[in-house]
Amino acid sequence: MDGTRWLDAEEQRAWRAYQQMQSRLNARLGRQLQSDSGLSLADYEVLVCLTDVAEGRLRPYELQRRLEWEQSRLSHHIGRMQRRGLVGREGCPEDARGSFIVLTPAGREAIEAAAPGHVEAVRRLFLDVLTREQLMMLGGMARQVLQSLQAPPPAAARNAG
Amino acid sequence: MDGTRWLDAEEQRAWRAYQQMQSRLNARLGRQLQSDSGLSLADYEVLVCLTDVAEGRLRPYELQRRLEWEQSRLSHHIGRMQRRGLVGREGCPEDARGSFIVLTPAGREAIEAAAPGHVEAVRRLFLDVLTREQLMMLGGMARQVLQSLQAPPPAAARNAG
DNA sequence: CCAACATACATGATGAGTCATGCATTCTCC
DNA sequence: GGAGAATGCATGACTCATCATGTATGTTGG
Repeated sequence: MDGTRWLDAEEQRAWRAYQQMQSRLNARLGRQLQSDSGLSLADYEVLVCLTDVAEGRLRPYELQRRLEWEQSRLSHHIGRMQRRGLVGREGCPEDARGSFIVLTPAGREAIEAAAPGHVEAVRRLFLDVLTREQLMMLGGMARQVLQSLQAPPPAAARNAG
Repeated sequence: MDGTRWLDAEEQRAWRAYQQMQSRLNARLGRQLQSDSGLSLADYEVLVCLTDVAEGRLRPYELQRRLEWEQSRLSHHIGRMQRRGLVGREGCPEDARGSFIVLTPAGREAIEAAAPGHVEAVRRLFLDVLTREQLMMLGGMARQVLQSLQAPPPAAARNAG
C-alpha cells in the first residue's frame, strides 16, 4: 500500500518555490493593503465585487459565487465589514429569506483610496518581474489547475455512484 | 498623482487565474490534510522542518528562518502543537534565553502517516496537471518573484539612506 | 562594572476562517 | 394544501495569524 510516488528533486524544487512565492507574495500584498488603507485582501475582494455591479449591491449567494468563499465565511466577514461601515444590508422583497449587501459611500471611498496602491504593488512585486510571455503561460497553467480542481470536487461524494 | 497603470485585460485575466488557483489549491490541500490526518498545512511544514534535521530538534529562531514565519506566529503555533503532543521543548544549555523544539514520537508518527496522502494530493491536484516543462517554468518564475521580493524588504527602511 | 542596547522567546488582545448547527422561508409533490 | 425537503442566511465555538508588548538573558562601550 505504500506505492507513494514521492517528489523527485526537480518537482520538490519547483513546488517549494511556488509555495514560498505565493505565501510571501500574499503576505506582502496583504500588509501593503492593510497598512496603507486599513483593508484586508478579503475586504478588498468583497469591495471589488460590489463595485463591479452598477447597483453596488449583491445578494450574499451571488457574492459567494463570485468570491468562491464558504457561505459562513462570507456571512461573518460581511458582518465585520458592516460594523466598520463599509457595507450595509437591505432586505430582499422578492425572497423574505434573502437580503442584499450594499456598498456604502464609505466603502466606495475606501476601495477607491486603496486601489491605486494595491495595483501598483501587484505590478511591482509580481507583474513587472515576469515577461508578458511568462505571465500568459502562468495564466494558462493556473486555468489548467483550476479546471482539474473543479472536476472532482470532494472526491468522495461519488461513493454511491 | 493618479498615473496608476491599471491592469490590462490580459494581465487581469492571468492575475485573477493565478489568485484563484493558489487560494483554491491551498484550501483543498489544507482540507485533505486536516481531514485525513488531523494536521494543518502549518503543522505539516513544522514537522517537515524537524524531520529534515537528523537530531529532530531545532532552535526556534532556526525554525523561523526555514519557515519564514513571524516569530510570534511560530511561538503560538509551537505552543499549540506542544499541547497536542506533536513537539516538545527543551532548554538550551549554551544560551539560557534559548530553547529547542523537539520532535516527539507522536509528531513523527503523525507526519509519517500524513505524508503519503499529502504528497499524493499535491501530485494529483497540481503536479500531474502540468507538464514537466510547465513545472520547470513555473519554478523559474517563482524564484524570480521571490528574488525581487527579497531585494527591497520593507520598502520604507531606506528613508534614512 | 554597569548602563544601554540587542537577542531569544512568550503572551494577551483582536480580527479572521471553519465547522457544526440553527432557523426561517420557499419549493415540491402527492 | 400540507408534510418534508431544500434554500438562504446567521451564529457560536474553536483554531489561527498578527500586532503590540513584556521579560529574561546576552553583549558592548565607557
